Amino acid sequence: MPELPEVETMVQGLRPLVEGETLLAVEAHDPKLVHVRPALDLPVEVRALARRGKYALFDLGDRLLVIHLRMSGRLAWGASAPEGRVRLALRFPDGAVYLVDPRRLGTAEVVREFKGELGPEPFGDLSWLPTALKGSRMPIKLWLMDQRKIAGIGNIYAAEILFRAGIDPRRPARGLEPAEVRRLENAIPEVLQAALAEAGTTLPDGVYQGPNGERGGFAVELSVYGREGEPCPTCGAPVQRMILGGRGTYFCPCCQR
DNA sequence: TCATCCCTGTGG
DNA sequence: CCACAGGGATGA
Repeated sequence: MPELPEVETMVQGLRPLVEGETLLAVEAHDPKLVHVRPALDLPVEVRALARRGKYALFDLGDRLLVIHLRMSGRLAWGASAPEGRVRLALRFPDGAVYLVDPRRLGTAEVVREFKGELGPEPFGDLSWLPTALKGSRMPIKLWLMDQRKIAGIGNIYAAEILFRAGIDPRRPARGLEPAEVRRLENAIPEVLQAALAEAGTTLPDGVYQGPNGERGGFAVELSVYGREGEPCPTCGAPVQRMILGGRGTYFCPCCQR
């Protein structure tokens, strides 16, 4: 479910609630996550809450609690348990952070160092992009979604970025023209920042919610994702759906070449 | 570079 | 009933 803008929204919402606060207890309501509790020396102060790629990182001093929400997870703050399948509860004096995850694909680990194999964040200076693209024959959409190449982009935003850049998702990364790479360099941060400004994307199913249950407002701005058969906002041709790398892929065959 | 699997829920 | 879902690790 959550890509960079959604994870960032959750982290920003939780940060003032947990930073400098004391983590009192951890309850695992899922056998897959029972290893988290005994790996911690409680109580412990949360020194910082950060995001890297699609990971949420609780800095506990000598340890790091690393949470990845995968497809259906979210982090919610509350005085009591929220609706839904609560897998993990992090107790603080004034409330708790709940990991809610119906599909149980989300992960939580306690480590000494974060060692996810992540590429650079998709903001700031992207001048490394042309060189990086040259080395790969992967379809550009799969390249954008490969977290080792660039961190934080998932299925929704890959589709939206490529639409904005006017590039067919199947094009090999190394085959992009310089002008196309430049459009990509612009589209990546533009799309992600726009989504961030709307607090992420909540699709009509309402799975994604912010830390206090808010919906993200970016769904209405999606140009192609989830819009098979609807008119392309630029040219009016019907948006097409195909399978690429096993994932549903939306694009405008007219505007993206 | 692929299919497959991990899980559960929802919608056609 | 089957198809599909905001992700990613794994093994062929």
